[in-house]
Amino acid sequence: MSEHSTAAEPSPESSSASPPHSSADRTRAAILAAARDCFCETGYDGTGLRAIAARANANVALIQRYYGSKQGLFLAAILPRLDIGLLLDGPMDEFGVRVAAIMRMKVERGFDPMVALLRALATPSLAPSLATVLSRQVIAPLAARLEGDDPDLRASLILAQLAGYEMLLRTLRLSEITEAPATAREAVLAVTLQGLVDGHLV
Amino acid sequence: MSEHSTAAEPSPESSSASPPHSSADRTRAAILAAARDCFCETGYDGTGLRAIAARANANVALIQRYYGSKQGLFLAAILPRLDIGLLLDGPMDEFGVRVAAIMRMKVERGFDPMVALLRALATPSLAPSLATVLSRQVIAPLAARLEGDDPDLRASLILAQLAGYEMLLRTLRLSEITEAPATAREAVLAVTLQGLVDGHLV
DNA sequence: CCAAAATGTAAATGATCGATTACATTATTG
DNA sequence: CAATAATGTAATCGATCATTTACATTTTGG
Repeated sequence: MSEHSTAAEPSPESSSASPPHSSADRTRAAILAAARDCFCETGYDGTGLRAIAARANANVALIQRYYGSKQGLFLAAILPRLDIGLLLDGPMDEFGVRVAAIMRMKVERGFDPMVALLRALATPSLAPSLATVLSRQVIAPLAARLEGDDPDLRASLILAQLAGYEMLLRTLRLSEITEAPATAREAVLAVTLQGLVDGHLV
Repeated sequence: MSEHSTAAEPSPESSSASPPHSSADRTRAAILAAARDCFCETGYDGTGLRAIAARANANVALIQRYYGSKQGLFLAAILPRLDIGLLLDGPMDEFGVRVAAIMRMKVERGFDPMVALLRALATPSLAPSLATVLSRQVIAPLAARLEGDDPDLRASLILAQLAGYEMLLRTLRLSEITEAPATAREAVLAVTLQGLVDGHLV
């Protein structure tokens, strides 16, 4: 008993079906959802465990018990739901319009793990964990679909474009972006991303 | 005398010539230089006033007296030295190679206000100040040099590309970027930026 | 030369945060 | 129905931070 013993992670990470039954499973899910929303809205550093607990109608100590640390909660809330495959599902000459449309939809119906992740790239304390995950789950699959030279570098720059766009749109709230019509925003983002895919290498 | 009275800003913002004479001017300059380096190396939130004071061989209270607040120090250290004109000085069909070369040089010889600014775009507390400054000093001049539709939006996306690149390179330290040869990094960044300038609008 | 301002230093304040501890309540089960 | 674990709550700790206050030292000007 000297250890905090059991608890922690019995739930089989409900793939999608079974609604959680036990009270603990429900609060665990509520914490995860609240964490996703908070991290997406206010970033990693700007989100306190108290804010997450309040939104989840839970308690700070419960978060610590279930997820060990703030960083553990972030990784548990974001990583299993990245769905990078959706961005690559289709011909690459439609990558720009596809990704731009996905990014718009993600925000329209509640916040999304991808947006939360893009905002978290600016947090130094998360860098070691996120760098390896991004390399394997984002950069590598994207680079595999790129033709031309330096696919890894160009895939990284595509990610940089998306991350910078979200940063300027949500953190900085640059008026040139926020006050533009949503259709123009989506169109220009689509053309820009497609240009990065097509390459223009010498 | 009830107010903290005088002091503060007598120095005529030494354009470049006169080496500062009074002891206060020397410590003011040392604080500014230390702040530039610290903010560039560890970002705005990651830099404490104690660290800046230590590097400047000064004291925390002196920073507050001379610059009012941490945010005031950041703006005083970064804004007057942005030098966006350098990026636009030349034909726009060489924008990519020119900016990529400038960014490399800036880092080679000590850190630069531009790099510190790009990193600070992720800091919410600085957003109001930085958004207006960026609109006037970066987005607007750049957009004026862009041909085609939506110049403001495209200029914002060019800034987003640069900011995301610096974020992935310095904060996240993404291996696909850090481990690439410097020449390849510079070349791909140049081509990418030039593609954003050229537009590819439908 | 000496008051008075300028400059520099040290210590404390108040707030926030992640994490921990100790305790209360509820559910499970033998 | 107890007894035991699971779950939830409240209070606290220790650290860090920007900022302020109070005080000491140096420089300056009359």
